[in-house]
Amino acid sequence: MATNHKVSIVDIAEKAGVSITTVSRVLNGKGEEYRISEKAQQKIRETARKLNYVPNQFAASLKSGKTNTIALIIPSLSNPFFADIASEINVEVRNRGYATIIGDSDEKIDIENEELRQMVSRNIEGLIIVPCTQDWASIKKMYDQGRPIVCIDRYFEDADIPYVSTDNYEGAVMATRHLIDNGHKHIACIQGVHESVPNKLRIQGYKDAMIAAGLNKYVIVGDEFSIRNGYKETKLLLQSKQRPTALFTLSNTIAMGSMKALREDNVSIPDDMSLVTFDDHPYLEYLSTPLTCVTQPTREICQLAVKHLFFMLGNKEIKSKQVLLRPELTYRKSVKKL
Amino acid sequence: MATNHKVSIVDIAEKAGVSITTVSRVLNGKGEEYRISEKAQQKIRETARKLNYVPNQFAASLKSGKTNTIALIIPSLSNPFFADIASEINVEVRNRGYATIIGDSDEKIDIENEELRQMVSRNIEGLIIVPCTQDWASIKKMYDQGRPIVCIDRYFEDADIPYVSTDNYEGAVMATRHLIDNGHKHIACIQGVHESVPNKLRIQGYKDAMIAAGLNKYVIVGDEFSIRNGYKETKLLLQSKQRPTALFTLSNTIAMGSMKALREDNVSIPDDMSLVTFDDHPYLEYLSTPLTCVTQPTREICQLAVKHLFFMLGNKEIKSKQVLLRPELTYRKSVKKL
DNA sequence: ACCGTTTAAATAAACGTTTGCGCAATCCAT
DNA sequence: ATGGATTGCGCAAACGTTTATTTAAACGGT
Repeated sequence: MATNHKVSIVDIAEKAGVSITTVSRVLNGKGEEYRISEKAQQKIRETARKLNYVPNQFAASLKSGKTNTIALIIPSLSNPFFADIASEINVEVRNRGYATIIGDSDEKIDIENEELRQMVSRNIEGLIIVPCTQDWASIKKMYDQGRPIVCIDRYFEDADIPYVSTDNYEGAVMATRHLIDNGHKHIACIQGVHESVPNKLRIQGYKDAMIAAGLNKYVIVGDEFSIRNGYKETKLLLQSKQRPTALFTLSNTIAMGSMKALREDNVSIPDDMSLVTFDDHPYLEYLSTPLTCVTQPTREICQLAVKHLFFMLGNKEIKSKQVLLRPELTYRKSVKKL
Repeated sequence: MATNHKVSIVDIAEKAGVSITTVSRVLNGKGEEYRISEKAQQKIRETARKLNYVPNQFAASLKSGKTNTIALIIPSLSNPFFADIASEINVEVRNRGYATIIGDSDEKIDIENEELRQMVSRNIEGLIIVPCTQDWASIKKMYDQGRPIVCIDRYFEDADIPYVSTDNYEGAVMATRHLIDNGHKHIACIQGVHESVPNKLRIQGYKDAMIAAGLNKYVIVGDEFSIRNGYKETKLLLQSKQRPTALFTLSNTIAMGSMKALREDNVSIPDDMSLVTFDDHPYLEYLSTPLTCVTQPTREICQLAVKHLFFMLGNKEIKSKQVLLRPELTYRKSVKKL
């Protein structure tokens, strides 16, 4: 039924009785610019449609260097926080006539690097990335070669690569202070990946807020942004001699693990234990106890990141922009007044 | 610092003092096959590394036709159910040495078609898709042209395109029967997109189970797999003269909307209203009332879909395979015994 | 010494576009 | 009638690979 030979502009040129040059120009909307007659344009477009022509991006990009494609690399699509980001970025990019190709590094630097190579070999014009470690060698190299890059969420403090993220320090201070204001003195913090900048800043914010309140018995545990980590550390904390009255978890995955542990040990939120977490999520509102959380301006972050990326794409001059957006504290029901 | 000229195999050939043919062969691991001396191989690989060579996929694919890329198109990345699917597919495909490029149709057929064109013009070798409507013209055309395609989750009953999905009918029967077994007689069903096959089958299962139990006052409302739809329809149901004692929602997004409406009206689950939903999610376990749900074997679906796709990729013969996997009922606390 | 084989590598033609030039035909003003 | 401008379009060379075909050298057997 359908002809199996892939139709190219050569075929169109033949059928329409013009040169491939003319076909190329018309199909790229440069008909007017090169003063191709209306009649010829009509004919070309029509035969293209008839033959069911689909341009070969590869050939086009090979010649022109333009791919109209940017890449997005995130640590884990199955994490709703990142899935949301992917979704947002995708529409922003599409609105600008570009396509996004998404890579999932699975929190592994090897895979991240492999994805990076893949992207380069696909001639992507720009990159938005949530780097999975602090190992920025490959990324920096790409950036220095003039490829536009924007980090979001996680970033590098000393690499001079543009980023858009949340003011994590401020968020942590807000959360901790909220707990303190409600009379809590023993507040434990369960953290994620140590070397990640957001994690470090959140920890710093937590510490500073504690110290400012004269509370220098702060407790910091954990090492992964995962459910498992939240679960394990909470179990441990519950067994410690000085059991905290409040938990500050540094991601919603960690919070989920915590909740699981608390439930298993019949510790109810907020009566027996208060809980504040970083990252909002639609579900948080419907939990047995709706969780008070630090809400990141995800949408704004994505929009700004894409905006910066396209700015760089335009002016080949790259000026490194580094932006932190202010988070909000979303008050729900997981904090008890002591 | 870094040279800005993109290095190609030509550069490598020059530096290494061999022809580009030889470079190409060595870098493609065909050194042995073409009996390139060990010495030459070493030298080529080394200069490639030194020059920081990244192959140009476009040029390679242009010539060879091989892209080692498959496409995944889903209706919405921000829906955790699909994000999970994307994540699973991604690793399965990567394990086979291929890359996935993901498209988000945003539940709009126009965008879906546009993505489809994009994918074709990127010479993808195969496609896994969760089609967003029953309008299968474009997909069927691609399939008939010999491009391997597998539908997952949603599919077409009469288009002879391979699919892997859940036995939605059976799942709905299980859920409905569970409610009936617990003494419920007034069970309302809130559905999603009418024309989607899974939706139709779920509705059919619900009806059949009701009728089999002699309950022919079934109620079916709603028209979208969305939070908003769940919310709106639940509000309406609560005001109806014959208020149901149980709700069967056909997706977890719908369930979330329902829960919001129920909470606002102080209707507690399961005391005042029982609820069973399609689709599991890690969070469901931690809700104020953990939701009983129909759990789809997502992981198996993805694995099987990828397996079929690569089977087709291998034998150019495509035999349409259509598979339904059995779901499970996950019992939690949202159903009250009447 | 000669010739068929094997070994090791190069030549050159694609792949489907884009694009810098170039050129014939028509037009308009003088 | 002439010639410069304009109009409408084609030629052919890239782009960075892959790969079928050739070539050249070395080898081994008689």
